[in-house]
Amino acid sequence: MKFQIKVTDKDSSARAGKISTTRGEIETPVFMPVGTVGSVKGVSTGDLEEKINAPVILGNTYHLYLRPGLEVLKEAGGLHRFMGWNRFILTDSGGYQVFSLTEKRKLSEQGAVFSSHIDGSKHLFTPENVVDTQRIIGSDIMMAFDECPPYPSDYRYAKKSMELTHRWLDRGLNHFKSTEPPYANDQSIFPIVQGSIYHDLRKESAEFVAGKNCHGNAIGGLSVGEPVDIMYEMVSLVNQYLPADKPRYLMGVGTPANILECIALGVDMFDCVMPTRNGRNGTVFTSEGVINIRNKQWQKDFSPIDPAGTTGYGLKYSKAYLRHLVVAGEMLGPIIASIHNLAFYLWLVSEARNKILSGEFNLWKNQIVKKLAQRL
RNA sequence: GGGGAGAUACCAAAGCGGCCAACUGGGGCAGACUGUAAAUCUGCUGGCAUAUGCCUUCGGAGGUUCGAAUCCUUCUCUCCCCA
Repeated sequence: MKFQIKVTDKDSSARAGKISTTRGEIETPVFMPVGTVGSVKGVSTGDLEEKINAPVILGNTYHLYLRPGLEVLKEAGGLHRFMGWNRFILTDSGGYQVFSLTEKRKLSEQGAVFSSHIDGSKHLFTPENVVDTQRIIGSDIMMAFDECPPYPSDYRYAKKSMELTHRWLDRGLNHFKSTEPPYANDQSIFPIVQGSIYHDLRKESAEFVAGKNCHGNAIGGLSVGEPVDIMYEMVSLVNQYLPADKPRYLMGVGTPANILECIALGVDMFDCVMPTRNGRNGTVFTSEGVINIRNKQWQKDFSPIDPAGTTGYGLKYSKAYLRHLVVAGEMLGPIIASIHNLAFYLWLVSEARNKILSGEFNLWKNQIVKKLAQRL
């Protein structure tokens, strides 16, 4: 994997770059739609390519391991072939499930034992077998196995957790180096910075991670409930220590405003369930602000979803029609909302890229962030 | 013509003397959602104040009772069965 920075913004830490592998290219900054179980919920791969123009999507090791399972994925020839997607796939390692399924797992030095949320069966995830699983999935970028500690976590817990994640990282990287990609595509692994909201831990973790000299680096454990200013502070701090010539991936973030602010802090890659999950639940992101399309005020508003034309979908359908579909419980409603929101997110990061390239990023960002945060 | 059942808030449907401004579901209105156990979850849904409160409600009218959606009388309407 190569990462090339085209332009670094003069007023901020934002960069416009390009990731290249044998798979193809990803222009950064980039937003990656989340497709946990081999499906970006409600959105076909054709729409991901044509309507959304996403170069990369996420899969989830924990969920794919449980279903369809490794045998199916192996026989299918990997997740790309299984789901009919030729562009990049990044897989999360299951570290987030250590956080979100906290009731159903037990941590030890060795790894995490999960009780399957599907049938209750027990499964051990280790830094090593999580690499193996991601090999079988065939993701272009795999994530190291980590613990995403909850917020708030006290200092002692955060330190212990971070140190465990570091030890797991060393084990995972060793295993990664001693194994080969099973399919034609290259595979990279990204380590993850932890440390909760503690400055010294974040610094220590970022330095530790930076020392591994991987192709890219991730920031985890944020947007788990902490105030947004603290999140920005942590991102800013960590980015001082993560190498500037490698892509930086902020995991799980976030709102359109979060993404622009973190681009300004030097982040290149983002993913979030927000455009799809919130879209399914009636929230629509537009260049004018955030809309709850279920609200009565849109009942007779026949203007396009996003009149600015940020997405084709945003022009094609009216607010009134989308409201009707969502309120009526028609499956097309959540589908249109998801496609539009994803297309909007992809528009947002590509516009950010254009502004970085033309030297107008900071000005543009400060103007648009205010709009995007508005509720209409 | 004979016999029976029933009328409760936007709809459906509980309640059958005080704990009822009235269970529950739907609908309606709003909110939450950040590396997806989520096409999910939460709140409100008679009026006014909006903590405790006050006022008008359970087909209409009248009555019994300290007290009625709940008991009695009567009227109106609906449904079912038999001829």
